[in-house]
Amino acid sequence: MLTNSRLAYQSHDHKRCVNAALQRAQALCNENQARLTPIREAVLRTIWASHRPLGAYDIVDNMTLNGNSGKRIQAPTVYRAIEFLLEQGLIHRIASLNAYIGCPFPGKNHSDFFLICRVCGSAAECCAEQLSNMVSHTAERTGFKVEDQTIEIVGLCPECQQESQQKPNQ
Amino acid sequence: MLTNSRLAYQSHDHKRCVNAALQRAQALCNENQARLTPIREAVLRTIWASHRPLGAYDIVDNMTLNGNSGKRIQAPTVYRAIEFLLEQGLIHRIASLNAYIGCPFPGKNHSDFFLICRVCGSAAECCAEQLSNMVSHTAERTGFKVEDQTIEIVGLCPECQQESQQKPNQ
DNA sequence: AACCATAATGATATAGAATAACATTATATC
DNA sequence: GATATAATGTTATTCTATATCATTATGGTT
Repeated sequence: MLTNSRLAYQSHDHKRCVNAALQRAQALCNENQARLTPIREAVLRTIWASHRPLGAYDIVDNMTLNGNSGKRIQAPTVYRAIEFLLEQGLIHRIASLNAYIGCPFPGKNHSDFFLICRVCGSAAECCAEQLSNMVSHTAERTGFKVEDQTIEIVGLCPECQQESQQKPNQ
Repeated sequence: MLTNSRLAYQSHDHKRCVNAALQRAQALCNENQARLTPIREAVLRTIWASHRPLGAYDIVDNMTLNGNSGKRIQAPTVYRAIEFLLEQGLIHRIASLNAYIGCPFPGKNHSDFFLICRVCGSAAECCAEQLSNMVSHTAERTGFKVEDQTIEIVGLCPECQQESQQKPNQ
């Protein structure tokens, strides 16, 4: 099973993650003759910089604060970049959160699922072909033709399980 | 596998479905000492009357048109009823559509998935324990503790597959 | 280099989904 | 019947997403 769950939960040098992701993105866009413009790259960087899914307006806020000399970026601009990044498979939308997160293994054709921690808000992406095959197979037993899967799982990540055991009354 | 997929796609005497659902709802609420008030019942009936998921404001519109002597029901009222019906397990929320649909087998403790037709908009509910077990098991292999599953599958229902074969150029 | 079609962004307004806050009315229990 | 609690009415607001049209940038062609 392909997953970024360890990285999602445990502290690490996240800047390297982000830079690696941006390099992969650049490479992929070159392959596909798609233009990773400064704005699109900035949106992707902002999404990656957070270890949890960001709403579109969170992205607006973060970009206004960090970059761009105080000049406020508008919602449509961000949504356009999001649309592009979704098309390129560089980010995913988490429907149950109205939020967006970077894809740790773009390019590969994957139907994946997300483990969303109710406490810390982290979202790990997992790619279990066996599981998505079973989903498709189960659906198709009713005669349904599967085109897209949304699988979002809410619960407790390993870290937050430990914490809730250490301080049970909080 | 427990599913209402046949009913979801094929034409049938839907009024009987609705009435049966409302009776089950009434029985369940009695059991749980929950109050299925007229408004809540009307919202449930409105949701059931549609064979496809309804947005909250669709419910508002339908209720204003059909019932209540033209007196417009307000959004918060509907959302409160929705909240109640979700708590009682009488309806489900489809996150990817921001819409609500009646549960065909309430009371039973089920983690289920939805087959949403991209063309006709129908949504069938399926309850495959084998599948949800596999989802949980797969998630827990990463140390994640599952509490809730959202599985929404988009594609073509059997009826719409047939139609698209009969008129391929449309 | 100048031109042009197309793509991307800026700017403003608005649609759509959901909730906050407070007033009022209904219900159940004593 | 009085009272606490639950449910609903009312108004405003927040959050998410898109429509529309003007402007600017980009890449290919001559």
